[in-house]
Amino acid sequence: MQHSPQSNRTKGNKNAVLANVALLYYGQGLTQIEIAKRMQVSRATIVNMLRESREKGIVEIRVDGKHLSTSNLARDLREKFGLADVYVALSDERKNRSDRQDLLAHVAQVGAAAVLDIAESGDRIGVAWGETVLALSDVMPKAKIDDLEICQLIGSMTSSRVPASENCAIQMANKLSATVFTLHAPGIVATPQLANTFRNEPTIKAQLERLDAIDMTIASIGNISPETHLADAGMATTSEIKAARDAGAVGIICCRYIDAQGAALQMEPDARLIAISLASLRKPRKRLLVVCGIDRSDATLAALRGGLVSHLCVDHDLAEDLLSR
Amino acid sequence: MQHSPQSNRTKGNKNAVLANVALLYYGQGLTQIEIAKRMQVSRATIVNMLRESREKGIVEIRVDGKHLSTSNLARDLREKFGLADVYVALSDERKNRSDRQDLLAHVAQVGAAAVLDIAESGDRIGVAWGETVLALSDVMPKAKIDDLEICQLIGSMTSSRVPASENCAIQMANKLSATVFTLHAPGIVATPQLANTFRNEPTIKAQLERLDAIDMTIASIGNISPETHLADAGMATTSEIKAARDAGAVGIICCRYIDAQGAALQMEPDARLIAISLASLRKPRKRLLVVCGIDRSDATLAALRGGLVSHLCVDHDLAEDLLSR
DNA sequence: TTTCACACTTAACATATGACAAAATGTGTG
DNA sequence: CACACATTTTGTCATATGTTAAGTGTGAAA
Repeated sequence: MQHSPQSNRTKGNKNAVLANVALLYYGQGLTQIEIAKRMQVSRATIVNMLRESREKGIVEIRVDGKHLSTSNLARDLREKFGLADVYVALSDERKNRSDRQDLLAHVAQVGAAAVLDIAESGDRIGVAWGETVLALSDVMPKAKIDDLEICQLIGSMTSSRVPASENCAIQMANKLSATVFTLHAPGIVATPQLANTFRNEPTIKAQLERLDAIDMTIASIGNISPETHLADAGMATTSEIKAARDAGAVGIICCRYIDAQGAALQMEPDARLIAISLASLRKPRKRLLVVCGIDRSDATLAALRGGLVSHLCVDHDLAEDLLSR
Repeated sequence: MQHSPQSNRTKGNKNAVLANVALLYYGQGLTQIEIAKRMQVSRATIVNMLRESREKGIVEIRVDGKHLSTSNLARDLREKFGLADVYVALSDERKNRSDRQDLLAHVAQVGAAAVLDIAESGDRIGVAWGETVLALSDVMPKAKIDDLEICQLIGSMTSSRVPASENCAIQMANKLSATVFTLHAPGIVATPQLANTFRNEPTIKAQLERLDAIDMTIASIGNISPETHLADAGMATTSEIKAARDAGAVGIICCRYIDAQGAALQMEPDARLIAISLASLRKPRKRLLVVCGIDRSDATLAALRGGLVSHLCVDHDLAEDLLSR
């Protein structure tokens, strides 16, 4: 659409005013009434400006992630599993715990803070897919870390819960002003032969090779249960999931089944996936796993045993459960 | 003081809890009452926790500086003076403008946001001294920019308004997690000979040489008037100041007098200073000048003419005045 | 043991905030 | 000019917030 010079002008000014109002409110601690008087507008306008500033990301409220890894629970987990760092979401002291959505939202927040704490300038970061990772990238604040590269770890997929998997990597890249490398391929294809064809396609091949030299990964892990949304995604049929469980699968990470020791399970649809391999997933120096819910305990434990994790982000209950194992 | 292991434990937990509460409040948008219920504490405790989080810097509210340079005023100034970027504090539309303290606070906020916008990973930043720079470093949010070096541009001084000049550089370094290089010398000494002795002292000499290779400077500029606090600082007597003005000085930057063209004025106490030279002050690629108050117009204009500025941060009124010159 | 310091709780209050609806004010278009 | 459209103002309201004061419990020190 076309803007008149006039409209560009006022638009340019507008953000500047928003930023100034935000500084007066959040920085100086003036009240909305004081700011309204200064700016000669109504308080309602100030309210709207502040909301707009937050929505546009002109103001950003951030929590320093390093404090999230200082709880006893975090320390104990770090020691028990030899992890580099553990971030625990301490949300709920009540008997009747909050529902999964609340928990997920909070763990995602903690995870986002953890990412900011872990990521360093120049890192190449691989981002997986899933409702947890999407929630995390949703709440990731805008931040400026120089020379970041974001790579998509798994080809495209959709499920009922997560509309677009590429969104995870893309959104993360946007938030971090990073270069993004997407996998221009489906996550799962009809036959192993077709998968090979895809993998050898030059641009996809280049992307997959890039995944062998990443500094950090961001992933979650799923359960092997019929309710998993993996079925919705077309990743597996209910019977395939059952077969996987019978074969010893206790978790699924980056679409790869793992057994209780965190070892790869070569079974359907492994050969039909266009995604990072489990072996490559163990390589990066910083491997962040974000998990929420005590029912993911077995799966998480497997990932820990399998060397798939260096940095862990979990909720309080799951943390306690892992400690008791 | 000694803490028992117990107290260390709870202390370690405390920051973690604070961070979690902050995430729930600022991140998730829960009300204090909801959080209080979750955490099984009173709302008053949540209020206190949130305040403590802010005070400790566990939560940080930041304004994206790039929006501050998008106003028409900023654009016009940028074009008129060929500057890389101009940040304008648009505070007050009223007839009776706010007092100098309000203005200074706001310009300092804008300046801090500007610094975060301008500074890049790996930069060596020189920090001057003055009430403006101190106010700026006071409100600078905690930020993590990799491999930053902060260098003190002027030796130690004190004035009634600015208790400790080193604080500027040190505080800035703390906020930015940077390595700090202070000048272990007075800013002004009794005789030129003594100044030379100091300048040739190995550690001081090394520091001064370091100042010849900096990427960015942060400074303000002062007026030549008897009320200036430079007199208080022992930098000059009232008569010396008058002499400087008679000699054509219109401003003072990093303790160096400049004339209307921004050229150096070789006069007392120039030879007795232990501080960066005007010539070196022109070298860095990014030279941020933060000024507040329409009465600084002449001085600011001189600095602009003298090539001492690449990035400017001023208040609205000063901006308009500069444009009309 | 008492005493003290400290952190938390409860309760109450004044104020700030966010949300809303209706009226007013511009602004550009046909 | 009239019109639609967007933005702002005004006024009102329920709610959220910050602050204070007084009471409670706990642990550490004397």
